[in-house]
Amino acid sequence: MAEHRLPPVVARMWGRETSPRHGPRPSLDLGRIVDAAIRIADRDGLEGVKMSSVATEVGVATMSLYRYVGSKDELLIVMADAAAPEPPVLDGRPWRVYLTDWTRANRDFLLGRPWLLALSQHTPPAGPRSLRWLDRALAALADTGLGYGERISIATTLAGYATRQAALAHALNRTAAATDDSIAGLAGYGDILGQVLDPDGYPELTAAVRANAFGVAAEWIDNADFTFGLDLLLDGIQALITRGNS
Amino acid sequence: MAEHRLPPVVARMWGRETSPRHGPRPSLDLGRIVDAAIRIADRDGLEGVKMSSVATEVGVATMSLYRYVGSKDELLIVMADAAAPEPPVLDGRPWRVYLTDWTRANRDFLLGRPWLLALSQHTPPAGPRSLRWLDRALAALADTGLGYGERISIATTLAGYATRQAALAHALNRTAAATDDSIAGLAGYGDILGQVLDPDGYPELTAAVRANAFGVAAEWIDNADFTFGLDLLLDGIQALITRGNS
DNA sequence: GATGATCTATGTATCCGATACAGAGTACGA
DNA sequence: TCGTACTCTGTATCGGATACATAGATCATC
Repeated sequence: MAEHRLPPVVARMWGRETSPRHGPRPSLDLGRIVDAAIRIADRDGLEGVKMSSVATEVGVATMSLYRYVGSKDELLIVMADAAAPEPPVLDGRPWRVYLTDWTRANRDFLLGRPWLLALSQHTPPAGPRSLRWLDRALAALADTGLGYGERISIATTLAGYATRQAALAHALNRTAAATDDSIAGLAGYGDILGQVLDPDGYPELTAAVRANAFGVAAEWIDNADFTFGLDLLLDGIQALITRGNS
Repeated sequence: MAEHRLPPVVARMWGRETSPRHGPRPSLDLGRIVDAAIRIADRDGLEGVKMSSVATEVGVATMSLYRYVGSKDELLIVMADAAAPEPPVLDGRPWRVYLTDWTRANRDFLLGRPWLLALSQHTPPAGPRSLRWLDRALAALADTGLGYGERISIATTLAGYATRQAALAHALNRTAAATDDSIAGLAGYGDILGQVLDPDGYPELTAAVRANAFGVAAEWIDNADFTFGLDLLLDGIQALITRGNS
């Protein structure tokens, strides 16, 4: 099996740096930097994260950071992993219960840190935290009789669902803010659509808007809608398991 | 019902600009600009899209663009909508067949234009193209007995699935490229994981890697894996419909 | 315990890209 | 025939990432 070189970022995330024998002892470590960056992102959003602001937060000169990360992009990638919490503990609950919890927890931390959404696109999960999430999901499905490939697909799909759901909620909030209207996101959204749609080109959508489907859905997003789609997925998984074991 | 002001970008996407009575006739229109920007993105990726490069492509001065878009961000939003193709035609096929097609087509154009993935986060769909996709999905579900809210949720979920799937495929390709290995993305990914994981912290994942779950899945991504997850969703939807009509 | 190789931390300099602003030209309405 | 409202463009600024070079610290080795 050919050895693949570890991308430098990945090595750093796992602390696999070859520690040097010479020179002054480093005065910080990647963790401190990443924490500072996360703190800033939480406070000011991703735009607030500049090499200079992070450096100030840590208390060093801007260029010092480059001793620990290869570039700003690298920093962002490491942040994306470090900002995730630990996955829910696996305590023998049935897979469906655990995965529901898992998916919801996944969405929830994305809601709390919307800037993560912008980062999720960059790399496949390869940090300690993300992989722990993956590992737990695989474990939850261990005695379903499903193969690894299937289990991985399921975990990916659920994580994707959580991401999407969070992204949607966040996007709606943004529009609400942009329109600087106090009206709830979805209602405003429906309202905007109503102004713009022509009934011929968009018959069904127009009908939906007229039926106030968006207005009604306004509070859905948080709970019912999430559960709704999730249950679709879980039902599908359930069916798969049953099929496989019959 | 309170009137919500249309965000300027939205107005522009729908050509709702108030055309001025005075002054020289505009020498271009938003469409030309957006097309140029898309051409550049296709060729050089999103990083290649600079106000200056777009201006050059169109053949005007950089600052001229600002007469048509309020900012670069606005341009990106409009691009995101314009870059989508038309949804598959609705020709009376059963909903499941159509939505399968719809979702696949959705994923496919994202695969062809990976830069769209980075933009999807910015706004909820409010452009003519995106909304046509939504409209068609709603229409496909018209005689299932489902309400508008449910249909919208379904469409959203499926679109999210397509996005996620495309993002995953793309991310894997990126890692493959970054490792500058000729090995297929997923295999290389599994390989990397193998180097980094400790079996105690990640028991299931380690097992999966050892079982070469990622290596085996290498070609999956394109077909089987996609269909797999999609069928989970569709099965769930099917169940919902049956339940509702009983 | 001196010396040089190897590191770290930092300051300065550059480069790039978005956009504010101001001026010059143009078409329509009166 | 103006004046006004608009378009196009060049120049200027500003913010932010990062290359590069310097100064000081530490350890290995003799």
